[in-house]
Amino acid sequence: MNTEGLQKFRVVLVEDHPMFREQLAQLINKEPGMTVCGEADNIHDAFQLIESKAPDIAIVDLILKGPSGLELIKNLKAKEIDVPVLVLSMHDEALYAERVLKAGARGYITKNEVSREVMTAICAVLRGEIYLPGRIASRILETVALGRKSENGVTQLTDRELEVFELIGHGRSTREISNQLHLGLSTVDTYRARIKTKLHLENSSQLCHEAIRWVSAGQKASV
Amino acid sequence: MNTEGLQKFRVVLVEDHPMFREQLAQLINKEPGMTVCGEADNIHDAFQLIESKAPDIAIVDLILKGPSGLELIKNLKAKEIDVPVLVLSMHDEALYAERVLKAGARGYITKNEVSREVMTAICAVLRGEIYLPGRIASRILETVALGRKSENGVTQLTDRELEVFELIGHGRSTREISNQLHLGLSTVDTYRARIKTKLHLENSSQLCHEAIRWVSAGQKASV
DNA sequence: CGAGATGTCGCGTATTTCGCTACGACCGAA
DNA sequence: TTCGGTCGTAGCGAAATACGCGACATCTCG
Repeated sequence: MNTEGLQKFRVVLVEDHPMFREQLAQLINKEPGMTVCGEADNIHDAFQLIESKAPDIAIVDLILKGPSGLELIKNLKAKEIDVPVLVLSMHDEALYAERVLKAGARGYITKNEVSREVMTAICAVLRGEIYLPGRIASRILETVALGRKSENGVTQLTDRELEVFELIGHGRSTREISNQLHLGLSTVDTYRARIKTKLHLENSSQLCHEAIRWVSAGQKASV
Repeated sequence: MNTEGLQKFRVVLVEDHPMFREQLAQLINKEPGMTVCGEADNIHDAFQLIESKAPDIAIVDLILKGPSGLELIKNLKAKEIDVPVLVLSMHDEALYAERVLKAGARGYITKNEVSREVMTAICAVLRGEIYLPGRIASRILETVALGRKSENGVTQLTDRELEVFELIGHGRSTREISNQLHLGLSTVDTYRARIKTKLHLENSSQLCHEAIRWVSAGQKASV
């Protein structure tokens, strides 16, 4: 990265893990062309920080103590505060990446990357690009290429599918659902399959996982 | 810490999160009296490393890619390799602290501490003390004082069962778990069955449900 | 009208679950 | 020391489920 004299890129960190935040800060401050201009560990502080400092980029952890980073991104967008956001997540799943991108983030990386990768992502986003690790990008592009108009994850489920999804989230088995909804077993099975496709889930464990998170998140898309 | 000339304490790091490991390494190497003499990201490498280097202390993450750090501690004890272990965990739960201490660890801290706290813990363990953050220590003592009541249900799970339970909570399938833990498929299956019995669960949907609730509750407890 | 989305279902095979059995190691009580 | 219990590990067979396919009738909207 070109240091070009005095103009340093200013970075805000939003991460509730103190040690991880320190590490990120060091990593960034070590870089000649960048400097950390603020840190926060919850979306409230983060919002004010970003509003007042107007940084060149915000690096946001998806899972914070209170509302998730996704909320922060949405809030920023709602208030038309236009700062590029790079999301740092623990989840290596396309579903999350897709959600944050739709919410307006400009990049998504997981915490399992080495620092070099993180720096690559930061630079890409600063350059105005959208950054995604290849494996996740391809998983998303796959369904996009299949000609799907994209809605926000769960919202693209049909009524029936959503109904089934929620029952799964309540711990019901396929059989129980078919009884409760007076459907054939195979019908419920079909819905499960379609939900998995739409949400980029690979097997029934993940389906179960997502459904439960969705339900316990109180039907709000707070990841 | 007293640098006393040439004698530096030698530290081995076992942590599968690359960035976190880097951060720890820096933290330790920055300290005059300490040096990192080896790093590993799985218990297999870790074991060999500790055996060959015989460090003054090992800092071990509880959750690794394969078998958990708890296994490592048990293995070391079984082979009578006597190195003090400080466990670094994501869980702020007395339950885990209790288990690792029983397995032979000399300290337990969570990743939510700031570096200063981590350094304090390292020094305490090097001095031969057992280190626990106050809030966890008191919680353990509390249950001991109240004469061992099985509050949680989850407390009755054995180490292995708990490990499997958590992986289920992370959306892993039985097959994935058996690979990750290097166990037979049927073994994981047995654990699932035993967990279901102990927790009064009827089928795998409910098992999945409970596991996920447990895991996400554990992450929230990291205040 | 026609294409696509939706609700419904079946089938055959692959995979998983479930209940049962087993066995050595260890541990504590008798 | 022996006995009973728990723990970690694992296999087996039957039943259930998941999964990938296809099917067909509505319905909707351009």
